[in-house]
Amino acid sequence: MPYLSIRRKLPSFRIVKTMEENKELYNFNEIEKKWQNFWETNKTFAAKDYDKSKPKYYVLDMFPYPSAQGLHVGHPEGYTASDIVARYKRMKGFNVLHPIGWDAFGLPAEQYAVKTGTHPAITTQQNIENMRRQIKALGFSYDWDRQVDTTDPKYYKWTQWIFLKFFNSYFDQTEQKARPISELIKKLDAGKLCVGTDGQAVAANLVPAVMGEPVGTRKWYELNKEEKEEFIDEHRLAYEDEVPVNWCPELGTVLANEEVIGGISERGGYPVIRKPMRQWMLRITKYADRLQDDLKFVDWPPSIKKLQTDWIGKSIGAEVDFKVDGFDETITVFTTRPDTLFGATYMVLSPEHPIVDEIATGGQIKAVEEYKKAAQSKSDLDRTDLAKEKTGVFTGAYAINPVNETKIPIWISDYVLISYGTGAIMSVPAHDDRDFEFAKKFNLPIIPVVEPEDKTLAQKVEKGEYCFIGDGIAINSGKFTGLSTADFKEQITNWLEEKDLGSKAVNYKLRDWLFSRQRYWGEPFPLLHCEDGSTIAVDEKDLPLVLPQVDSFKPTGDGQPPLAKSVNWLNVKLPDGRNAKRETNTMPQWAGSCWYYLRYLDAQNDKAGWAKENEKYWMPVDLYIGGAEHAVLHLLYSRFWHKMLYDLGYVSTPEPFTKLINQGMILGEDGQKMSKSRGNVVNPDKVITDYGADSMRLYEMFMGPLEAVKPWNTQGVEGVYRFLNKVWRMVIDEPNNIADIDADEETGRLLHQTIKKVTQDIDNFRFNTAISQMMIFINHINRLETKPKKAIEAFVLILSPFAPHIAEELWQRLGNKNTLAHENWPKFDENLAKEKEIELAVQVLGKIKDKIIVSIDADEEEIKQKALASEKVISAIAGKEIKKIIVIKSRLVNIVIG
RNA sequence: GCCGAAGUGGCGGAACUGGCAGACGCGCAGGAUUCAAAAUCCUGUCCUCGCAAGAGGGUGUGGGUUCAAUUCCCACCUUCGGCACCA
Repeated sequence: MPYLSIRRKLPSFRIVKTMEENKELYNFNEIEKKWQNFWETNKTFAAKDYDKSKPKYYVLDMFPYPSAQGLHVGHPEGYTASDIVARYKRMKGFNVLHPIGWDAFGLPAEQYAVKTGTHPAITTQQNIENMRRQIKALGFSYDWDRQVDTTDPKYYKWTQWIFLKFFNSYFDQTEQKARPISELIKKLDAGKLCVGTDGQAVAANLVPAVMGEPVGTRKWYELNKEEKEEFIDEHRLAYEDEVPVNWCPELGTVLANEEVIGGISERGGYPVIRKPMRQWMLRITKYADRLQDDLKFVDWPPSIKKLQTDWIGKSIGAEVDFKVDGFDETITVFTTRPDTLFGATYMVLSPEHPIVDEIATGGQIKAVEEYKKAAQSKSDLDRTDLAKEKTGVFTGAYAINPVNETKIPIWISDYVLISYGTGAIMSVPAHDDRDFEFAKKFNLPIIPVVEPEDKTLAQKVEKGEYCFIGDGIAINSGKFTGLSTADFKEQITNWLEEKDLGSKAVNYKLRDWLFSRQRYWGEPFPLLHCEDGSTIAVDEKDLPLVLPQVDSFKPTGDGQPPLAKSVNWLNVKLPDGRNAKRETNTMPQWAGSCWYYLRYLDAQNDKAGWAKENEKYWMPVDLYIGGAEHAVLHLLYSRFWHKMLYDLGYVSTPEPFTKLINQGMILGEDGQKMSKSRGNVVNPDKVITDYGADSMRLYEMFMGPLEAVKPWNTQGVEGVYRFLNKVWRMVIDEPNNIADIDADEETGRLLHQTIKKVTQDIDNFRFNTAISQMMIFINHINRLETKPKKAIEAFVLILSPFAPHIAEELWQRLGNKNTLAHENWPKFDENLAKEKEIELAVQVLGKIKDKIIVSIDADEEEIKQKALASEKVISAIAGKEIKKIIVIKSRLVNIVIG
């Protein structure tokens, strides 16, 4: 039994061995806490306002809504990317502003309050605390002193202040920008402007004796007090209007068009109906052109620009007047295809068009009434649902086509929207899909007026079998026949203007922004409704107007907001003794997020929302990272607010966000969207507990391109965790193997290649390939007997933006006293990064036959000789004639034979 | 229906401006270490045929341009995202 005795000895030997090695494990938990505390106590990442010694860099994250569920693995993705850039830029010598805050108003906290009676402020604070803990656990380099919370009165004081800027401004058409309303009044008082027939301000004729005033205009002094007030109110950028709104009974509030998806509320998924209500609106439509045009100044993904462009939906065309046969009435239609006027065979009005009742005749009156009623009771959902089949009724009346005096029937149908254009269209079934469908269903005539280039297509169009919506050559169009679509459009528009039958016109899909909500948990409007019906602003010095305590957070169900029940708060005695009531609506959640990036510039300022010097120093935001779900809503609204503030001189740049990147969604391990119901939600807390924040950060960046949608895979986290362990062991387990020696040639080259690739990859937001390069470097260096210290230090520095905790720890263990957060980013030497010898593929007719090794500066002739000397190549050529040899230096050789 | 993005091994993905497809990681297989396991290390891993050397095929499908195509062009299919009668 000699074996036994040997075995008995083994354990004691192993214990000795383990003690000798004294391995220190990678204790991420301890290290991460240590450095997070260090950064916090030392305020390592505090941004210095107007530090002129360094260039500034403002890197912004879309701030989160503090939900009860806490952080989601999707959040850290964008936050890690921006943090890498922030840390990298600091090491590159920039003064970096990298802030975070809380978009804390919103429905979930309020819904919870309605259910449980807990004040939303309490839940909100709890959620913020929890999420702040989670975010801090990831080691992001935020300047925590600049944290903002949109529900803090110290913050929303300024949201209200900005609202008053909207309320006290108008849009000057000539200058195309916002001006204080006081300037408008001044001009009216001075007689430079007068009141036009449409209620708009028009330039007064300075020489009335010669020209006479335009018909219907009135002088300012001719208006009484009420008329003046009404006129002013109609010019404010924030105004009240009775509008059909998206009323969601379940949520007890109205929603913006953008918040309703297919007749269902975006939040909660409840049905939404149309209902006319008194609402506060913001005149975003005045900015439509600038919001569109200024997109050319920003470096955003083209797809996001396109979404905004589509949302704004600018279309250029003409308004054309059609006389109604037998009535002293004209119906104006908007069309983008005035060149198809000769093909207009009928006209369609929206059921809500004001002229419908007047012109409906005889036997058709009843049908029209019934149709109108049906359309009214249809919800948006029904309207879209039934959209597959067109409906409509004939009014009994006829219009006269102004270009050829033809009588065409007037119909009504709900496929024509009252809210767009003039609420009436001319129908050209031969060249518009919707009109074609309608004409087929109701057997209306189809006259082709545009001939497509394609001959077979042209024949089909001729027979009325095919609807052609493209450009072509005009046919059946009187004296315009033969013109191209573009020429026709121009000539007919001029012709219409000459004959006073129409004019060039521009329309937008964009509607004014419905800005009020019948909810409790939002910013109160700083407005007072006086007994005489006028509305006045709360004085700026009395801001913030703080939300009152209420007994119940329930909406009343008839549209009366919860604030209406807070009697003490509601009723106000004005200094002049009059009684007034406060506005009881609150602002939508977007309000706070429209300008938070400005508050970060000067978060503690209680004299102003931000100091002008701070704004001039930090703005614009250099890099903005967030989800693509905000492509139109938040980004369009912020741009709008920013432009208004720009017009009034409060900010110095026309656009707030220079560069925008959207991180892609992270799916569950099953490749599906993460959701509680699917049970595939990954909790960041658990990942941090199991593998550490550095692994979490590294994994999220390693998964794939930042912008891509990609599934989570916990085993993938394990992979990057192993990588960090290798890095750890390189420095900690084998400290004796690190020495102050020069790197060998290959190691040096790989180091410089790695620095180069990581640097360029961060610059291009390609974090996944940067990480794989660092893995290649570590795999190499771990094979070395003795490791050059300088190379290891450089590596730790380039690793630090990705995995900052372990990097700080290793940096310290390597004998450095200070944090590496402000160390210089390692530089690479292009020459040292270059390979000396390279392997070239040798192809014969595009197929690889052999590989040759040549020096980097071998000339073409040398490469050719070497390639032709290869035995495999010789046998592949097999005596055939060589037609051509293509040499791509540093790539390959291709021999063409024939 | 329209618009946009994308389709590459078992999986996530890589490939500069048309120039060796599959880097890096996961998984899997085999081996070393271990009494055993974990951890770690080494080797292999696109597919087919072959013991092997090697041969052929291969980036959603079908065509085209080119000495050379994941990359450019045309048509189609699929998936994801957005819009949804905006005249």
